[in-house]
Amino acid sequence: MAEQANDLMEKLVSLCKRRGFIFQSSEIYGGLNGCWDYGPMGVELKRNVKEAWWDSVVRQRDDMVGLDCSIIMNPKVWEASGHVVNFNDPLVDCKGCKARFRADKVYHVVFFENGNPVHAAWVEADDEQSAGREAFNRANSKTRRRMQLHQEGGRFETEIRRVDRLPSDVKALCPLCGHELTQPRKFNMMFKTYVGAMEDSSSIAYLRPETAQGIFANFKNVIDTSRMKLPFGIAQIGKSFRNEINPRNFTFRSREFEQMEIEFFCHPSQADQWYAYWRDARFQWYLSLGLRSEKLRLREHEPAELAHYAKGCADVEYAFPFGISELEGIANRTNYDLSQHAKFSGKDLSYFDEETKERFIPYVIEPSAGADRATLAFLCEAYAEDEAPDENGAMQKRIVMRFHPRLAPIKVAIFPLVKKDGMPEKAQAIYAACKKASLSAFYDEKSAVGRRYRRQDEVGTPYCVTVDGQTLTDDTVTIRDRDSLKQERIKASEVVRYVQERIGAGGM
RNA sequence: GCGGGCGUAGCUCAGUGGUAGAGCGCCACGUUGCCAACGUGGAUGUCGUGAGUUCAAGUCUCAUCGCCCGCUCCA
Repeated sequence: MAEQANDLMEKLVSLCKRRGFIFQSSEIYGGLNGCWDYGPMGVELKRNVKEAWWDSVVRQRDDMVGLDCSIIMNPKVWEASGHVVNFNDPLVDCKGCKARFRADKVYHVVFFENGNPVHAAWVEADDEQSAGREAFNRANSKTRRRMQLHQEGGRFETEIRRVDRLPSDVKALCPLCGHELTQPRKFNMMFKTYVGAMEDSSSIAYLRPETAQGIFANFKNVIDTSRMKLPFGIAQIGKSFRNEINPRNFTFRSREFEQMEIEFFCHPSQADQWYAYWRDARFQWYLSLGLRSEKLRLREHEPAELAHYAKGCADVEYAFPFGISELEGIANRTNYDLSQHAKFSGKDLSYFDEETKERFIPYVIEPSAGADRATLAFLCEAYAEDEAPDENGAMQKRIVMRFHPRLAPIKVAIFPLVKKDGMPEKAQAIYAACKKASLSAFYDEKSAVGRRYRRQDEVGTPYCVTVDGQTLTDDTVTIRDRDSLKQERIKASEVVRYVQERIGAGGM
């Protein structure tokens, strides 16, 4: 099972490279961990995902507006948001008493007598010397006395190791309660950079770890200029950056990634119902674009999982080959973010309701989706192997990407059956008409038509139009369906409309 | 971060210290004419990278980068 899943992921990664969906970033230089590039097919697919999202949450609604913020913002934004904490210190947490220590201040001290350990202690200390002293003080009186007696002569040896330099098989324990400690970790995953010519502490800035804070920072601007009234939302698509300790699973956890985020502002008394609304609406969006319900699930967080400011959170999860993982989180963040920014900026970020004459800081519902994760889910969902007959009627294995037509990188491919008798010219004319209608189209006259069909199957093109001998007499063409392999004969002039009707609205 | 596996053509992979290979794909020409056709010809390699051992390294050693798996982590 796990092997099969792994197999599927490998096939998908291979196809993504082979057909130009996704490449390793800077591959010719050996790549870069956690970074990926979208090739000619991948960029179309991902754009379609983002377009479908934007259309659904902005264009089709009258209670949503868009925004596009800068990636580098005033660093105070990240102080207010809570992203700047414990900047350089790796930390360990006690799994028992929840105490938090700097990893370079916790030591493991072992005293050996003639090579045998006689006393061991976990201590919090500033350096090795004081760690040794502290450990000594914790030893029982008998051991202390023996050690004092035999200070000279090498009978006793002391081993002192800092907790962040322990071998992995040694479990670190809490100096206070003795429960297990977590691995040392840096909580700050923000990429740091410098703004301006001088690289000093006053010029430090960060690449945003999420797009959301740009929305909060612009809340007042949007209120003041857009005539939007509560309840309403602001949507943004953009790159975010997290210095993940361990990027994994193809594009799923990347260091540079793209988010599709909504902050929906409402009166505190309506927050629960808007939370439920967005949670369900966002789940439906994935279903509507072809993720199967049995692979998709909505998981409501347990109260214990919630961040201290959140009143509710649900994840939209997808059963990837590598495991069930999160595509999107929908959270009721209360008025935490706006309050924080009001506090740190000194600006009034409250909202005045003209009708009720009430002034309050709005609650916010945050549906936060990963564009790359959604794209990866659509890729996984689309990948299929089936059988199609060859020219002799024998069944051959076929690889086909069954994208929802709206997401397919190429909507329609146009072929002349053979490269003569004016068929290429006729096919070119249809191709031009498709392009003029803003359909993503592809023209191919190379090699046998069967091979051309299969090539389009591998990139998930839903429709293939073939100009044949009959076209030259009655101006009809065959149009072939990717999934059923069935062909219909339609008028050449109907191709654009035929395809448009089947790929859904939005002129994509 | 720790442990394990892997890295050779666009893809999948073979390659015993001694001339760099196969299948598929790709390109050209011809034939065929609706589902990965056939024939002929052709192009494509920093053997992940860098050191070292050796007369000689794709092959052995070390380091490093990347990918995959497991643990850990994901405020």
